[in-house]
Amino acid sequence: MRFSKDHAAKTRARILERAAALVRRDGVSGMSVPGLMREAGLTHGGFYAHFKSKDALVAEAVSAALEDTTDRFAELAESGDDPVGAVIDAYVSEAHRDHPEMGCAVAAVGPEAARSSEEGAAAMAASARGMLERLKGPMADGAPGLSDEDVMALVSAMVGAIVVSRACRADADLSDAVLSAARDRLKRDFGAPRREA
Amino acid sequence: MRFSKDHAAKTRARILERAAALVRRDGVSGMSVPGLMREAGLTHGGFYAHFKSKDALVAEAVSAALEDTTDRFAELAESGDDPVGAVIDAYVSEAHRDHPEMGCAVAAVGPEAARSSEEGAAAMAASARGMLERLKGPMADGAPGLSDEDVMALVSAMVGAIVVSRACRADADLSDAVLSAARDRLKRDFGAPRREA
DNA sequence: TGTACATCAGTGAACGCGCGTTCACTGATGTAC
DNA sequence: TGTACATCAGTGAACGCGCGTTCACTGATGTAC
Repeated sequence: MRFSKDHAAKTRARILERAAALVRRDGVSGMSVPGLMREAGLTHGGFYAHFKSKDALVAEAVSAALEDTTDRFAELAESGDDPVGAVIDAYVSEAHRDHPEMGCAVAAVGPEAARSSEEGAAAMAASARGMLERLKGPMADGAPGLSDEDVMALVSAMVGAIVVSRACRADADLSDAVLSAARDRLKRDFGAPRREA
Repeated sequence: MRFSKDHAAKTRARILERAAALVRRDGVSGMSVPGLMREAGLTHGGFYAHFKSKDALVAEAVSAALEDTTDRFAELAESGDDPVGAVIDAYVSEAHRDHPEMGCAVAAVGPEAARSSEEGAAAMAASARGMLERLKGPMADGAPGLSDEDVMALVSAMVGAIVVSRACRADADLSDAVLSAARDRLKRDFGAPRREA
């Protein structure tokens, strides 16, 4: 079956989109090529018409996932008058903790991707840099005095809050407590001063 | 071959010790039973004389690793007069980033352990709670005013610094920058005020 | 416009591999008499 | 004290399984004449 001009591109995009969700939900080793292709409504053999290898797909999926996350948070930072608070509320949230498949790839597969393939590690690093670069501007605009270093410290602290709250998810009370403690403290330390001046 | 009374216990401890290192270095899926037993100087068949399953071993190894880390940091917090600063310097360090096999298991396998087996997730949660409970006291002693919530926020921020710095390790400059930015900022926000009062 | 052919996304059987786990066996030591 | 036996940590072949990857094939569509 040969299809219309953009059919191949659409299929590839569909596989990549499913992969970006699956890799965050199940991890790098938890996502199999046959399982992914089944979710995309195809058989496993066709995979290699679109991607060189599973490693290459993982690298692309992680990049795509992180780009998506970056876009969402950059938009959030650009929209309101308290970009830092808005980003903290959205990132350090129960919803984010409970839906890794739509969340930040660094928190979901950072450790695993860093030690998997070289291409996976490279993609992760490049995307992380892209995210930090992209967030600097909008966040500093809404919170004058916020340096590049501050943004790195804030982002890594937010990532940690999700990682730790997921790590102790079997202990729901603790998981919730970690999340709200981190959220409160980050808003206090990084947030715009309450408008009363 | 039957051995002296405590031989079995010693072998079990040796396997567990190697597993605690391997699981942090290679991840849950990256550590195989045959590989582990080879590292322990045994053949793979003997594994099941000591552990019920790989999942059970992983749960025990993660617990052992986290208990070890907790001990090290609790000691550190109890020894000096700036426990918070000492803990931050030791945890948010290049040495920690570069040696996951001896480091914190939450940063190394938190996401993966949380989604692996139920016993792995439970062990991780219990150990994380143990770590937080154990650190509260000594840290609050050296830094009056540090609440339980502050300790949770600090610990999760430290975990995030290691996770992010490892995630972008392919970009050495960025990795170093994240680490030092997080370290500086955490010491500023959580550290004991410089002695000048 | 109608026909022959080339294309190539997708199929599904097959590959070699390493995994977690089981099991019949070994043999040095501890124990019973 | 000396001998027969039970114990059980450790061995290594074997199991079924799912993985990543390859490959000969299919067949609807685009293209050439």
